[in-house]
Amino acid sequence: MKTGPRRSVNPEAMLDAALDLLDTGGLTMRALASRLGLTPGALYTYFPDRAAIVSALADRLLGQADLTLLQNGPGTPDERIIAFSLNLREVLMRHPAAMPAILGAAFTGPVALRVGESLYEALPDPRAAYTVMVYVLGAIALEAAEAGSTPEPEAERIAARRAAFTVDPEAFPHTHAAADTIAAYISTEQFRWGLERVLSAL
Amino acid sequence: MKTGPRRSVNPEAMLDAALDLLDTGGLTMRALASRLGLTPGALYTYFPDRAAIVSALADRLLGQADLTLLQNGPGTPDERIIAFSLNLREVLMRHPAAMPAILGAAFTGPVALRVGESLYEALPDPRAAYTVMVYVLGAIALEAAEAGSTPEPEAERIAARRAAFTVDPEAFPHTHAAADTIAAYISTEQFRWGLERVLSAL
DNA sequence: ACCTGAACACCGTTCAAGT
DNA sequence: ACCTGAACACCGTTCAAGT
Repeated sequence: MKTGPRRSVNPEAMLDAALDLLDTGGLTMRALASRLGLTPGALYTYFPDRAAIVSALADRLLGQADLTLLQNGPGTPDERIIAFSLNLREVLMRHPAAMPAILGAAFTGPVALRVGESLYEALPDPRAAYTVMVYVLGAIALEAAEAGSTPEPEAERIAARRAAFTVDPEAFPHTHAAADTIAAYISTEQFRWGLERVLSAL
Repeated sequence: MKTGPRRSVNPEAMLDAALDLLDTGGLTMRALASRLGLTPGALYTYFPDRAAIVSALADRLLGQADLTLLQNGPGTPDERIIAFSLNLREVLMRHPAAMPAILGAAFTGPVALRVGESLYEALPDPRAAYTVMVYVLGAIALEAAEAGSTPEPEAERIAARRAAFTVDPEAFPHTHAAADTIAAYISTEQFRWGLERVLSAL
C-alpha cells in the first residue's frame, strides 16, 4: 500500500516532510518514508540515521531566521541583536518540537557558524556573546518545552497559564502575588525586557 | 527469567533505579521493571506512564540542590543566588539526560515551587527572577545537550571541545580568534561570569 | 492493591536482492 | 545509486486473570 506522492525525493523534500511530521509529533522513519512514497529502508540512502535528519532539520530552521537583521540592520549593535533575537524566537516557536535539537546542534551546523560570526561582529567579547546566546536560547527552550507541537497564539497561551496557575497564598506568598507576571513569562514583552537588561550589562 | 532484586518496591526505589537507567541512556519500562524484579505491566501500578516517571525524576533532582544556600546563606541576595546556581548546575550536570525533563517540568513540580518562592524572596521583581532562571537553566541545558550521559570532568570536556573546534579563519575570523574562549563556554568560570553580569543589570 | 503473562500496535535499523 | 521486502531486536501500554 503506497500512501505518499512519489515525485522528487531529495534531501530538501525529505526535510520538508520531516519538519511537518515533527510539528505534529509523529516524526518516525516509517511515517516519513510513507510520506515520500518510499519504504523505511530507502531513507538510509539519504541520511545515516534518524538523528542526522533531526540535526539537519535544526540547522535548516536556524537558517530561516533573517540574519540581515543582525548584520545590516539599522540602529546600534544592541538594537540589531534584539531585532534578530525576536525574529529567531518567532521562527523557532513555530516548531517547538525542534528546540531540543537546536540546543544540541547549537554550534556545529554550518548555519549556526554564520549566525555566531555575525553575533561576534555585533558583540566582540565572546563571553558576552555567549551570555546572549544562553539567554535567547534558554528563553525559547523554556517556552517551547511547555508549548504544544501546534503553536497557539501567545495571548491564548498566557491566558491558559494564568488560568492553570494556582498556589497556596500562605505557603508561597511571593509566588502568589506574582501570578500575573509569571503567566506572562512566555510573552514577547518579558523576552525583550530580559534581553535588554542582559545586553545593558555586557 | 527474573534478573533484578525483589525487595522493597516503592516509588522511591523506582525513581532511584529510573535515574540510574536514565544516566546510562537506557531508561525503558522493560529495563526498569527488570531492575526491580517486576514485569513491565506492574510499573503502571505506581505511575500512569513513562512521562510521569521522568517528571517525578526531574522534580526530585531539583530537590537535590541545597536550597539553604539561597535561603539562609551568608552574603548579599546576589551572592546567595550565585552560590545556589553554582550548586544547582553541579547537581543537574551529574545527570545531563534529565535536563530536557527539567526544562519541561520547570515550574509545576512541588520542589520547583519552593525554589521559585525562595528566589522571589532574594529577587522580588518576578521579571528579574525569571531572567535569572532563563540564564541559569539555559546555560545548564546547553552544557547538558552536548555532554554524554556519563559526565566527564569539566577540564576534559573543555579540552575535547578545543581539539574538535576548527573553523576557516578567512570565512569566520571572529569565531576563529575566539576559539579558546568558545571551548571554555561550558566552564564554571564562564557560567559565573555571565550570571554576575546578568544580576548586575537586575 | 499488586503482579503476571500475553498480547497489541508500534519503533529504528540492517541487508540480501533487485533495477 | 536507489529501492523493496523482509526480518531483527526492540519499544510503551493494556488487560484478563490470578493472589
